[in-house]
Amino acid sequence: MDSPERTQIGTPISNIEESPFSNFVNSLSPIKPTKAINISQTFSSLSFTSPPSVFTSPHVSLQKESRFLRRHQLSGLTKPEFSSNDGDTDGGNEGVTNASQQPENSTSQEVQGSGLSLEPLCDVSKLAIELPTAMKYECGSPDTKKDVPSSSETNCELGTSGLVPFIKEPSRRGSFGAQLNSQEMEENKDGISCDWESLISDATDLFVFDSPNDSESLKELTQRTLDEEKSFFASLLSRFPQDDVNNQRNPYPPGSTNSDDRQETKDQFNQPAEVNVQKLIGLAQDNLPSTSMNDFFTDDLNEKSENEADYNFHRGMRRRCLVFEIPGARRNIEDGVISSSANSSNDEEKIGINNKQLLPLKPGGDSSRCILPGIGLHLNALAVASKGCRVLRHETTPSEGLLIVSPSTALESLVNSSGSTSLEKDMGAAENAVQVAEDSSQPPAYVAGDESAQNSPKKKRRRLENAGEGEECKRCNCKRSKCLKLYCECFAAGVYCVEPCSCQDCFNKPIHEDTVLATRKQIESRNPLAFAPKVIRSSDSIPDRGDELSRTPASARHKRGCNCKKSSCLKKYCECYQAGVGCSISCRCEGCKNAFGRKDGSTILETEIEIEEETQVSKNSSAGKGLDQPGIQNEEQNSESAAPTTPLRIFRSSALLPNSSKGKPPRSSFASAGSSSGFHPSNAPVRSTFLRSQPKMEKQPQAVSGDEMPAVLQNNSSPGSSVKTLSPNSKRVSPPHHDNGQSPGLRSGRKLILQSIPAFPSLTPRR
DNA sequence: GAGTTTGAAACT
DNA sequence: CAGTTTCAAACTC
Repeated sequence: MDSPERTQIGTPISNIEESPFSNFVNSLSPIKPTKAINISQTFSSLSFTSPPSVFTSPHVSLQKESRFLRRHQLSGLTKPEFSSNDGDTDGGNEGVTNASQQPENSTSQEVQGSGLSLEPLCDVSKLAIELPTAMKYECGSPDTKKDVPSSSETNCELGTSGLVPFIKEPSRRGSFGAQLNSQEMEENKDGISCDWESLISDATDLFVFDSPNDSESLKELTQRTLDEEKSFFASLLSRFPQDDVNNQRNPYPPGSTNSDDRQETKDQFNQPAEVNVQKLIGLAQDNLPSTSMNDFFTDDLNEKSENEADYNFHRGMRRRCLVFEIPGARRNIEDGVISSSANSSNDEEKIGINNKQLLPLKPGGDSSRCILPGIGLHLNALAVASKGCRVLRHETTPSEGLLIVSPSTALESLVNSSGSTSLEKDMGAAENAVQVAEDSSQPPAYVAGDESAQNSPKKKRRRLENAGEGEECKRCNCKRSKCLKLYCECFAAGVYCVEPCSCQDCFNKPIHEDTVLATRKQIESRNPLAFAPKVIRSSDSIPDRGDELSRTPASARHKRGCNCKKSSCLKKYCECYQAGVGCSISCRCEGCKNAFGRKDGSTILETEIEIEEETQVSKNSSAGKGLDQPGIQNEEQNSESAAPTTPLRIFRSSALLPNSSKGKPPRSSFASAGSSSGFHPSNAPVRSTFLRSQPKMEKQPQAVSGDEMPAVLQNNSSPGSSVKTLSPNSKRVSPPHHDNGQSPGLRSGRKLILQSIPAFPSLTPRR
């Protein structure tokens, strides 16, 4: 979880620090001397911030304990400076140490994540954005969920969208009990606050709220009787246009084909919700102080609506986190409150639980549904960058350049997703995309038991393909690797194997968290970037920029580069092709004919591409696989859009391409991509860029420079230098054969390379 | 559905 | 770092 990624992150960050961007950030950084930082805020931040972040997933449960420590420290510190230290403390576990090592930037992020300096964030739009994203990520983590101050999370999100909501929340917090604590905390940094936190943590553990909203809902529940709640929700529903709700919140459109799981979730929602709520309430009452939970809720519906968006976002986070986190969360739930439903697998159980919890909060059962069933898959999809769905996201992280160094995909994904100014929207879009995919593909899968080999892998694949975009989830068919090696798509994506997988002797399950984590660490120790997104897309991810997204695809390039010899980069064997990106200098392929962009940098004209595609398609079609390209891309896009994925994958986060737009990403993207627009998303707001940048460490510097930070990169040779020598893939990065002599220097920052290299831009089909 | 091909991942 | 082996996906029949 924590460790490998963070550690990795640290190094890259250091590089970044020097960059103008880093300087800028530092200037802005909330971390500054802090001003007593709004206590209330700090409090909230403390409460919800779980530094561990997404990746930590598996350990989450463990982290809980650490949380207390963290919180205390944080509260006590109330100093922004603690950042590095905090990170350490936060890490609690291994991750902590790593976190401490992280470069300033990372620390700042973490701190932000902790929510310590909320105001500063607000001050700096960019920072605010980033922070929120970080916050979100954390929120996504089970731990964060647990944290009472969920409101703070919402705040963060809000902060991204606008300062106003953000400000409001503090008040809420105060109402929440933060008031009590906030002041006291300031005065008695540790004293009461600690108690409060402990209470919260305990309560949270029991309740395990996925989203802050959930926690809120629980709170409300505690105070309100079920009947009242019903009426309340009904009122809420009536107030909120369902459409809006669905769009934003519901990953699964009501109309969408609902998998059995979804239905289950719905059912849970509808009926069980009450029961669950009651249970929860009872627990909450017992455990939670009769705080003014209502206050959170009581806030204007408008705020709620905003929160909803946030909520959606959180959900996305959840999904991402789910992979690793889930286990912990589940445990919490099981232990604390709800006895797992008999049937569902662990994941499913969680989901169900979550849904239940969620239900009360958001009347629309949709949201709940979506989340739960999909979670694992979503994460997978997001995380998965490498393949279909996966790839897109990972790559998308054009912004990688961003601070996030951590290899963990999840973080990256998160960052990416968050990147856009309208994080919520992004999330929503992503979710939607995911949902769609799920709708098409998942239903069958989820229904099935976990690893059940219900379908032969091929069938599954075909389904996915048929579904078109649909593959959100990764499904593996591992037989010997036990799904603990990168051979396993699920594992590589940072996702647990799910039902649809037909793997054998699978250890990539929540049950084996320890094993999975240990294995991950090992792999990461070997290759920090092992779980990083394979493909980087310069711009994208943000739905807002649909235009750009469509444009950018061409710009995207495979980080590592492929090593194809026989496939001419025209088949899925080629990672680049599979990801729907052109080959780059880093590729060592022979006879590259990648329709998305050739290694030599020569971009194929649309006509050429089309021709090739057609030929391929014809071939494929003959084989019945014609869909590959489009399908893949689509899938990828979806996945990307959906979510960055799992802890690791999370990074993959935001999908660049508009989910729906997918069509044939390659071409369209190509065509649409037109000139280098993708690379230099002037359009994209800086924020978005920063946020987006999530790809993992590797990319970060590069991505930043390339996409959004181009100026910086350009200006600073440093970034390139700073850039990792290793290819993200860690694969042997032999200097590009064909490519210009640029080789070594360029490699470090691929994005830079891309920009610098005429070839890629040139790739943009049209000029 | 079985078998082959392919290239990444893992190993030496 | 290079070469080999292992692995699972992609592909073909």
